[in-house]
Amino acid sequence: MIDVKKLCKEKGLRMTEQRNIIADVITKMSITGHPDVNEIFLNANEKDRNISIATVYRTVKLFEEYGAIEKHDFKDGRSRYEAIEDHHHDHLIDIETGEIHEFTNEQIEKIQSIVAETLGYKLVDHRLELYGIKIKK
Amino acid sequence: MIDVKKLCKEKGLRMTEQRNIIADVITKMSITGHPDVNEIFLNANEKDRNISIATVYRTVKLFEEYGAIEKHDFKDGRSRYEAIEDHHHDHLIDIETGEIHEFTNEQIEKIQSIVAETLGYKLVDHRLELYGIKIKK
DNA sequence: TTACTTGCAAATGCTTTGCGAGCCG
DNA sequence: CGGCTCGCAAAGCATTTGCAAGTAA
Repeated sequence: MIDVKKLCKEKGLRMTEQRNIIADVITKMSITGHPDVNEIFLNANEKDRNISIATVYRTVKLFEEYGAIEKHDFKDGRSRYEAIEDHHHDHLIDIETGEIHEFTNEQIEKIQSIVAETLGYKLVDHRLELYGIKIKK
Repeated sequence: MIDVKKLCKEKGLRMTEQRNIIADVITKMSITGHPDVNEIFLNANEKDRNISIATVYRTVKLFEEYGAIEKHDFKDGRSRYEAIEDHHHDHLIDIETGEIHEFTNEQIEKIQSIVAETLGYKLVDHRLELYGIKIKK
């Protein structure tokens, strides 16, 4: 997992006090989860009472454009974000608890490209989400 | 592809004039595409000037609960619907034109279940969307 | 009859934006 | 200094809902 603040700086994004705080908050929250804008706002606002939710919205959009974070729209209505990781992965969402697990499957990735090509397309993006319930043993 | 009106009747849903019209509109539009609520509303409203968009929203939700139509949230912001088909399929979306293609891939389906099980989950739903651009020959 | 439906308009919830003030380089 | 940012409140959008009147079975 990358350091959002560091990457943005390297890419030349003007870093303000608010952006630094928001970047750090996302980097830290990404270790354990996929925070939505409000969760990011709550954490950032705790460190700087003046940060507004409008700034959080503007900032995550910017970070995403700079390739520092990734946006996900799972089936719960709001957008969730996470710091970019070095390896691509997909998600499995626990529909009972909202827990999100990450996984990678080379085989699926490969087949996706083939399917796209078969349809006459070059694959540029994809979305794969599994929704499940925990198996009790 | 099923007949939405017929299926809803069979399942005992009280069919009003508005629901009949909306069901027929969706059945017909599903042949060629994946209409959003507004497109459904426009078509239905043409047949009965009194149908309101609120009714369309309430009705598609109902049809979905009755398993007569399926809801999709692609990356364009609004929800799209289509009449249930007998075989499950996923979608490839042309990011330049918005065109939507359907495809089925048994292998991916199979791997998905295995991935879920490996993580300790029973797969109950999934979302697989490919986004691509047409390959010019 | 009578519980279920509808149209309308108002209310949501999440996200975006105009504006004047403030800050970074 | 001068353009980029910010906080605030207002605006947007898709979708939902309260209510009184209308309707299917």
